[in-house]
Amino acid sequence: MPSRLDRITRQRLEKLEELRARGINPYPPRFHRSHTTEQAIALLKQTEAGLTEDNEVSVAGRIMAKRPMGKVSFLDLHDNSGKIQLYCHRDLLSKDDLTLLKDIDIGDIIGISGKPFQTKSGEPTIEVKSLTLLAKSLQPLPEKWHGLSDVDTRYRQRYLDLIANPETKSIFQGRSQIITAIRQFLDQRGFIEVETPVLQPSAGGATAQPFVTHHHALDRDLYLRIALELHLKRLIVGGLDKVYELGRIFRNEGLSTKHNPEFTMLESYEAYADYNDVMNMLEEMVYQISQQVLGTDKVEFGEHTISFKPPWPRLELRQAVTEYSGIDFAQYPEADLLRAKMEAIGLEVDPQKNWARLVDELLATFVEPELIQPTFLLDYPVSMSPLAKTKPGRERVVERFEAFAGGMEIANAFTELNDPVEQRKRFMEQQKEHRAEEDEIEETIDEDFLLALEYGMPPTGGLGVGIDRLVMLLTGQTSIRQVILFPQLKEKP
RNA sequence: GGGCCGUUAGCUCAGUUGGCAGAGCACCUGACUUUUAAUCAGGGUGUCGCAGGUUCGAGACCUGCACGGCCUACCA
Repeated sequence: MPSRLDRITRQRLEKLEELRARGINPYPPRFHRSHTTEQAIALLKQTEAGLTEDNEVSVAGRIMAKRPMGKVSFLDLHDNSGKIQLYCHRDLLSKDDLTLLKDIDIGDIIGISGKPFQTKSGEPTIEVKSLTLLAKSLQPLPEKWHGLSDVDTRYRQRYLDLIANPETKSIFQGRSQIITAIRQFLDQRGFIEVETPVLQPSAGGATAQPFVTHHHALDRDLYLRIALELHLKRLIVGGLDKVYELGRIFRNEGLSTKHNPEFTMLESYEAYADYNDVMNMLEEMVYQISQQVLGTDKVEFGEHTISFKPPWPRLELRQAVTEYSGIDFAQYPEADLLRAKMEAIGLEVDPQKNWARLVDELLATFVEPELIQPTFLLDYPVSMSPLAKTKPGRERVVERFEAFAGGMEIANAFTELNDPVEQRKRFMEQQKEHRAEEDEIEETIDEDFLLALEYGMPPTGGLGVGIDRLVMLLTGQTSIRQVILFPQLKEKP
């Protein structure tokens, strides 16, 4: 028994053969359009204002609705710029075009030429003089006024989501504008954009599980990068004083509404800057982007309104954790002590976690969800931050900040550690701790990075921004999958 | 990984106490010269996510699995 879909598709395939039999190519190589639908409407307004006379246009796009009325047919044609109504009158079309019109289905891509006018009800319309089939559609489109709402299908067949839901299109247009605005902001400040390897012999610059792959010719395992950091700092050593990379990074960890295994990170490094300079730059950058892309510094996010207007509140991490969790981690300087205190207030704590990860858990559990308005938390324990420089006079604290908004971490930055001996020590401590935790992937120390530091890296301020999360905030989306065109999904059986 | 919820036509969704598988859109046939969620008349296309079980009888009840959503865990 054929399914309904098979039947519709079969009917359209038959139509396709009929078209070919009449000498019509259902997939012609080109069509030259003179106007987008938006431009055609603008032209119509000019004509009506008496500013121009000759107003024949040709437009092209997808047919999204068909309203046949005997001698007359109305069609809605959508293109990237918008939509316009087509008016097809039997007496104005050739015999061939009339036959073709009958064969046009919703979903087909066509090109037409004709004259724009306004109907009685004021709808911008083109009186069609000729039409051309540009691509026959063999599949029925999602329903016209509920759109496509099945989340699974929206992600798996994103093109249908884009056709059926205008909101989806505007999210990704927004994403593109945000990334353009970031580039403009950094370029104007004298940064240069660089590209560094995705395939690396060891994945460093963050603590996360990497993806492993294998290079056949070299017969060696390589890792997909988990951060951009170590290569960009090599470039600071090399004298590229202001660099940034907007790049995809990969972390072999769980999926959630805030996590996709591959995501886009902005990292920037500026020689002779420190984390205070970076803080100023970040709040100015996000503010300018929101002004440029949204025309405002305020966005609706879930049930909150977030304002990006600088300056953002700056709060010491210790103070914030104490305030929100009631635990002053500085009073519990050993993992066992802190774990006991956390268990005492009813937290379930993984006994594998070291002290730094326990502090991180306090931060994630009590503080992060509360930070709706943009906020900087500063001065992290050194054991949480192996790549950051210690704060003068405070051995256990580094010059590091994380920026939060909408209850999510959106940026991480520090005054970069440039002492090669100290850096080696920190790497080795980290390695020891991870061995104690029996991590699956053995951490290898990036010797080449340490060698680079030994040649001398100037004092530097570094920044990492999760672009997908920034896009979530600026477009008001609460799931990361809504801002990634093709998010990672399990395979459908 | 754990908990809760969901999966019925191409799409959006109903489906009562376990008793013939439904609607709208889309599609097909016809009418209609400014419609716009066009309207009117007619047509019905399904592995009820998958596999078992209970029952005279399962879309519905039970078990397992798959996929998705939300929460949670890891993380950015």
